[in-house]
Amino acid sequence: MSPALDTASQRPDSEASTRARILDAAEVLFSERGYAGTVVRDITCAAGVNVASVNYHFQGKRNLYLEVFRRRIPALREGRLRAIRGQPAGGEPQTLEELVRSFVDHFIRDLYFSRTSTHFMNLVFREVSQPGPAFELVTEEMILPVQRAFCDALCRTRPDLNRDEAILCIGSVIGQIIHFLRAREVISLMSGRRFTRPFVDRISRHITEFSLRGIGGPG
Amino acid sequence: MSPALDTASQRPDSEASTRARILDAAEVLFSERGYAGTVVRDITCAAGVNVASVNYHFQGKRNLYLEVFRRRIPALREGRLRAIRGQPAGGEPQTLEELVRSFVDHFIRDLYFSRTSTHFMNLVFREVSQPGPAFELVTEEMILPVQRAFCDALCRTRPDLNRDEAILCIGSVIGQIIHFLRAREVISLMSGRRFTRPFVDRISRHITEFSLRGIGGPG
DNA sequence: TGTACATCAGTGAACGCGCGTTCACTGATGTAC
DNA sequence: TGTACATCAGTGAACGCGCGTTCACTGATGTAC
Repeated sequence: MSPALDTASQRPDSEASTRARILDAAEVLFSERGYAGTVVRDITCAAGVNVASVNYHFQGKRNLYLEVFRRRIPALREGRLRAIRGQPAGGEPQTLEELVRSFVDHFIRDLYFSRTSTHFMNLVFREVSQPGPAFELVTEEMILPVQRAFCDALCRTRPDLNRDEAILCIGSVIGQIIHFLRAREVISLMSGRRFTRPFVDRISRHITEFSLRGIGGPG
Repeated sequence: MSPALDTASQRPDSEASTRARILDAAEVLFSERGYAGTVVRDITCAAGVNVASVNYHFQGKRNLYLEVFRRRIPALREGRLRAIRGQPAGGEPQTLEELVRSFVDHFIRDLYFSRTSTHFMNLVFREVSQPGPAFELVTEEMILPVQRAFCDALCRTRPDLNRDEAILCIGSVIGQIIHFLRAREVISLMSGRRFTRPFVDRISRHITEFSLRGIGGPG
């Protein structure tokens, strides 16, 4: 009766398309209106499919919501882990500056210049700051692995930092990145600038330099 | 038929109590579940009043939501403005360190140790990062005045900073403060520590010192 | 190769619960004369 | 001072819309023999 819960990539294109179109529409609408604020009919309408197909493919609204997360998490996590690990294998060990710059740059570019990440990351922020049905999934599969890797790398480049201090510093770096995304409207009002590429690059540089000074030199 | 829309403080106690109890319950539930996720019946049930009284006192759910904001904004804004302005009048001009420490300390204490602010600020964060019915109210009446005052004070203590740089620095400071509140759960998971008073004080010191180094000395 | 049946994605219409809101009401407290 | 009426806060029950979900169905594509 109902299709197996395997991933879209395992199915032929024609079959995947309805499923994928629902996921795409759901991602945008959930990110704009939240879980409770989004209506299944709006999703299916935006996707150009029948209302019943959400239940056919996902067995309900809640599971569709979870599936939106399951679809994107692996790629996003791996992208960030690569940014933390730095240049492909070998080479000399990363410096603190390389680490922070690479992480901040990757994170920010991902957030502002990739349409898929922008919507999806809004969903992630919502879920983390206001735990909902996907909180555990997001934390376990994405946030903790990335932050642990960042913490390890930070402790490697700055062996004088203990783990507690490193965790606080990571909070400071990530807090800045997220704030400049989430408080866009307010920052635009304050600065009178739109979030165009040059301004975003400026923000990225600011966060990197502010954070490098904030973390400070050894000693 | 319907009561005038004046503030609770202007009414005798017995009349204000139903109204105030609805506002109290609404603040908690809206902050936990969001606007769309909160059900009027749950609010009136928690307040111990009749369902119809929300419409009687507030002419509907949406206006109740706005009223929750209108009630708290003035006191919160003034508290922050005082923290920015520093010691009552006269005295020598603030140093950068005094300014940042006072602001961070006040903000954090407010967020973690005052039960009312905690719930209310969650609502504010929601509204700012995902503009809803109260976005303009919150921005115009609270966020912009506070950030402008902070920006002015920062430019006074560090005349070498231009306004654009000051705005970015303020984003960095506030971003950290908010992140350590909103990502509590994740930070607890990372650090293995609960948000008790000593840990919160530690965070406050960390943000202050990280930010002072981040803003940097003149030149 | 043809036939009968199973299985699939997808559909249109309806169901029924939960929600915000409305309505007609009560009982207490002014207020005019 | 007493009487008639107006105005208030607050209520219980019902209304009716919007929502997620279900149901019986279609038509296309395997698959067994």
